[in-house]
Parts: sequence; structure tokens; C-alpha cells
Amino acid sequence: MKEPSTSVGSPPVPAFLMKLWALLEDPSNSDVITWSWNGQNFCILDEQRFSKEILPKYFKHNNLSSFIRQLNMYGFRKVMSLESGLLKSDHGSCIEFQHPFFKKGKAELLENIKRKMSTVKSEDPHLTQEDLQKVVTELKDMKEVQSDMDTKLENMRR
Amino acid sequence: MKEPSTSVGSPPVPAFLMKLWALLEDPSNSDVITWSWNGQNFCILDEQRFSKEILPKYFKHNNLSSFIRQLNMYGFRKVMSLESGLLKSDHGSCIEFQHPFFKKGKAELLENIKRKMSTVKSEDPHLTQEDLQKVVTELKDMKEVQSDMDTKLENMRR
Amino acid sequence: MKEPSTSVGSPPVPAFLMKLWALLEDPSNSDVITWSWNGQNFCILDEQRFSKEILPKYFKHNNLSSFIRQLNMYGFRKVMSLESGLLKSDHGSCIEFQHPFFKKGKAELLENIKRKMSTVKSEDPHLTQEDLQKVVTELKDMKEVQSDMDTKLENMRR
DNA sequence: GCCGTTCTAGAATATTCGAAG
DNA sequence: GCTTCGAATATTCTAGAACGG
Repeated sequence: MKEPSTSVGSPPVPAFLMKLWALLEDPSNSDVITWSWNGQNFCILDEQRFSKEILPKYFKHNNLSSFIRQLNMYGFRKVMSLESGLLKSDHGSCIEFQHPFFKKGKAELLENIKRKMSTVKSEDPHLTQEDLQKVVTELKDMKEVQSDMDTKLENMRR
Repeated sequence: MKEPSTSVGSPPVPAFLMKLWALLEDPSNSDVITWSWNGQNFCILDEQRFSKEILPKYFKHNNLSSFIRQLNMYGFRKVMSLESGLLKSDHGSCIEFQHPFFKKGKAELLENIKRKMSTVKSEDPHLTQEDLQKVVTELKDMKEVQSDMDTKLENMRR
Repeated sequence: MKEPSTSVGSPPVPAFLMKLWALLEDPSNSDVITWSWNGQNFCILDEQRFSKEILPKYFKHNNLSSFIRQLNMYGFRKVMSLESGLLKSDHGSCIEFQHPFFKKGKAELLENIKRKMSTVKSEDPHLTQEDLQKVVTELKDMKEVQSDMDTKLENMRR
């Protein structure tokens, strides 16, 4: 079995991805979370047991939302099955995720998965309130000028 | 049978269209909703059973009007055929809809169907900046006019 | 007990708030979700039962995340209590939320809770299209004044 | 600095209601 | 009467932001 490595020479695979991989490789978890039938996606079969039993064994929390935040951070996308739209029974709480470089048996692809950068926003030159305030100030100045001019005109007419 | 896909590389087909397609492909629904004879349109044969039995299995509601709102949102138009207009006496009301890219057996056309944009003012980001630029330009023009007028006034006073 | 009303003359209270209120007023839910000891906040005592048993009875879903999204949309904020901050043992995850106009016994305050508008990214909440429209209107008025003034000037020159 | 956890918000589609044409 | 559409809220999925390790 090929295992993901953090050896020298290759960029290290973040802990989250290593844990996610280990989690799916452990057969004792397979009734709660497992690879999809074709190994292309993975599926959380029992949301409740996953968050309360599995998560704390691998992470510092037991919140599914935190786990999903990490998945999105690494570029995973939710797979929308037709069943997911139904409200009916509760046996269909299958949460499925996918990533182009996260495939069963392809541990060597893991290093291609990159965490999204923490956007240190470079101050978009978009429209700020300052810009609008400048315009408003100019308008006010122009109004004064117009008022002065109108006064002058009336004076001249007389 | 060709199935609609939401694979990577192609823009995903919205859930509504996928469900509508699945709905029509399921033979167990064919006595309630089905493709028209030539596969160009689809027809709701039994309005009551459709809304109360079929809809809640695919959507989070059981209202025909909500279903039709979605159809219109995606550009479907009601077909006013002679049959449906005249022979509605007792063989049920046949509600027929049509879309140029929604044809039986042509799942690959689905991705051409576009949802109409919500007319909310979400275009504020760039629209505002463009409009602000227009205002700024107008302000500049008005300043020139005011300067000219003020010059005229001073000339007249002398 | 005072109940929230959607009577004529007062702006209607959105369905979400009415349901949240009803949910908390129903004693049969009190072991899953209830007002805090002083009635200032409310607390979800059993996350699992709340999402799978309570939510689908009031909403069209059973996802806690969707419920929380609505809470934030209406301005509710999570309360970080000491208990919930600790990586506690197992005495249950208490999720507590608060809103200045959502207090036990004060149904008349509900109409003050406003949903956030579905708009834009700018962190300037005051920069709206309305503001720009005001400026544009002012500009138009000023143009008329200027035109009048210019006419007067030409008349005087002759 | 990068990563992990949490809370909140953005963005797109979905559902409802009622008015426009 | 009837089809289509506007607008508000609702639901879902993803991202922003703050903070700590």
C-alpha cells in the first residue's frame, strides 16, 4: 500500500490532508466515512457519528463545520447527488466531497493539493466612501459659487 | 442512455435541471409526467399527482406554482397546443412546456440552459465606480462652465 | 403570554423569526432548545436532536448550518460562554445565540429585527446606489441653474 | 509565517407570493 | 383568465476574517 510521505525533497503535505487520508484508510471508520464506489470521491455516511466519534480522534474539535471549512480551504467541493435534494427520510445524509488530486490509491497526488492563501487584501481601488465624500464636497463648493454668481447677476440687473 | 454530468471542466448543471431530467427519465413517473410524442416538449399529465406525489420527492415543496416559477426562471415557455387547449374536458389537464435546449435524449444540451439573473442590484461594485466616474467628469465640465461664467460676469462689471 | 403578531398596520415579522419564537415557546422542545436562565439569550442544548428532530418540523431542511446562517442573517451573534469555550468533557454542546431585540417575553421587540440586505462586498455600508443617486440628482439641478444663469448673462450682454 | 478552529458573510440557487402584462 | 416576472425570504455551499498555536 502506498502511503503519503513527508520525506525530504518533496514539499510537506499538510497535517489535515494526511489525517484525512489516514481516516479513510482505516477500515474501522468505513461505516461512517469511506471512499465512494469508484474511489473518485469520499462520503460521510453518518454525520452524527463522524463529528462526535471520528473527528475528535484526529483533530482538536468535533464540529463538522470546521472540518468542512478545511475541505473548502484545500479546494474540495461538495458533490451534489440527486438524493441530497430530498427532505424525506433521514437515511440519506450522505455528504460527499471531491478533489481532482484526492483519489483512492493515488497518495502521490496529495502533494498537488494546495491550501488557499490567506488573502492579505491589497486594498481594492474600488469605490470607497472617501471617493463619494470628495464628490459631495465639490458639489457643495460649486453650490456656493453658483449662489455668489446669482447674487452678482441680480445686482447687475438692478 | 446518456446521462447529464456535473464533471469537472464543464460548468455545473443546476440542481433543478438535473432533477427535471431525472424526473422525466424515470419510467415510474411516466403516467404523471413525460416527454411529448416527439421528444420536443414535456407534459404534465396529472397535475394533482404530480404536485403531491412527484414534486416532494425531488424538491423541498409540493407546489406546482413553485415548479413553474423555476421553469420560467430557466427560460422554459408553456406550449399552447390545440390538444391542451381544447380537449381538456375529462382526460386531465395537460400542462406542456418547452425549451430549445431541453430535448429528449440530448442531455449534452442541458449546459446551454442558463438561469435568468436575479435583478438585485448586485452589480453595485463596478457599476458604482463607472457611474462615479461619470459624475466626476460631469463635475469637471461644470467647473469649466462656472469659470467661464464668472469671467463673463467680471467683464460685464467693468 | 404575549405573542408576536403579523397584524395589519405593523410591518410583518419574517417567517424565520416567527418560527424561532414559536420553537422556543413550545415546552416540548425545552430539553433541546430553550431560553437562557435570564431570558436574554437562547441555547441549543442538544445539537443532534435539534437538527434532526426539531428543525424539519419548522423548516424545509434539517441542517444546523442553514439555521445558523439565518441567525447571522438577522443579526444574531453567538455567545461565547465559559462552558462552551472549554474543550469540555461530554455534558453536551451548548450553542448560545443572542440578539438585542430577541428577549424572552418581549415579543413586541421582534419587529425591530431586520434581515440584512443581500448586497455588496464593500465594507462601507453607507455607500449605496441611493447615495450616488442623490449626487446625480443634485448635479442635474445644478445644471439647470447654470443654464438659467448663462441665459441671463447673454441677455445682459445685449 | 503557515496552519487550524471558529464565527460570520458572500454568492448562487430555491421557494413563496403577488403584481405586471 | 392566464402566463410570466419582480422581489423578498430561505437553503446551500464556499469564502472572509480574527485569533491562537
